[in-house]
Amino acid sequence: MAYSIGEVSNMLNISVSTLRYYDKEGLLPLINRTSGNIRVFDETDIECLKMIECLKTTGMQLKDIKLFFGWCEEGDSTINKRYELFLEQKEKTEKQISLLQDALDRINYKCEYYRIAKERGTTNDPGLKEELAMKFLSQNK
Amino acid sequence: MAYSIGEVSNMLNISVSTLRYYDKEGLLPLINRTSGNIRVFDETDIECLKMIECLKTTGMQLKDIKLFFGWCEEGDSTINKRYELFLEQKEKTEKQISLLQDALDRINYKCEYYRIAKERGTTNDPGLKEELAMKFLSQNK
DNA sequence: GGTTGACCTAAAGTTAGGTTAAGGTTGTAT
DNA sequence: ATACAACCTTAACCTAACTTTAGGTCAACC
Repeated sequence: MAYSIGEVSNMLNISVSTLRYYDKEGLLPLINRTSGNIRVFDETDIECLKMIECLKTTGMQLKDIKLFFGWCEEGDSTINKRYELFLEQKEKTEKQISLLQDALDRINYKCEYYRIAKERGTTNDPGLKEELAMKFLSQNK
Repeated sequence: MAYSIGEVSNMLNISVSTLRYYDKEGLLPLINRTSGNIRVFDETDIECLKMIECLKTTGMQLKDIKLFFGWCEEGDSTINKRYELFLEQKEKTEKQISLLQDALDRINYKCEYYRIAKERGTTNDPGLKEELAMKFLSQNK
């Protein structure tokens, strides 16, 4: 299957200018062109873009994503590098999720705090923190 | 308790220049100064900074964090705004965690993929994807 | 009293990851 | 054959969140 840049943009929800930017930065080295110089994306390019999105979600920089695709093209001699890259990214992602979970705990506390403050019309109510302490025993603020 | 900017920097692992930048941007409106114009942080400022870190972790921009602190200073009339801000941030954070979890699933697949490819010395082994399919039944790539 | 390290400001510089603008080409429907 | 949307390139611009630089002050010890 072949897709135009506009079709890919709609399918993956990535702007056309971003797709061209990725191409310019060398993240999509395999893209074909028509005789009229127009980009033609195929399934492989779509898979690449999905991987870019995945790695970007986990906080990897474009230059490192580019490095990874470079290794893929170099072939089997880089398997170990690629393996270690994913092991490292797994660690980082687990750490990020854990940080976000901690932040979510604090936010949930604040949601309860302001829900009760809203009921009472004030944050100055002396019983507010004590009441919350009963619900969130493991937290101190 | 009173702390210097350097002490706070060490305690919270935020660089001195970043602390001054936050102050300049109006995120720490309550900070005291000595007669010699030197910043003196107290427990309240530390709590503010921890909240800034928390909200930043969840992707909130500094200008919005500043808005929130502004509401805190305005008093009880803004309780509902603050409540809704945290409800919204809770949604966003849950969505982020879910996206990261999806990315982690793909990364775990790749870890297994490259672990086996490493064992075999090639990614071209015909049985590789089939073997992985047995482990990751719910995924298609 | 002088050196040293931590503090101060204002302003300029940096980085990543794009977006926008200007000017031109392609391809397709009428 | 002409209009028009969708494509192309290069280069400049943008934003957030810092960091760096330059030049100066403060406080404590020797």
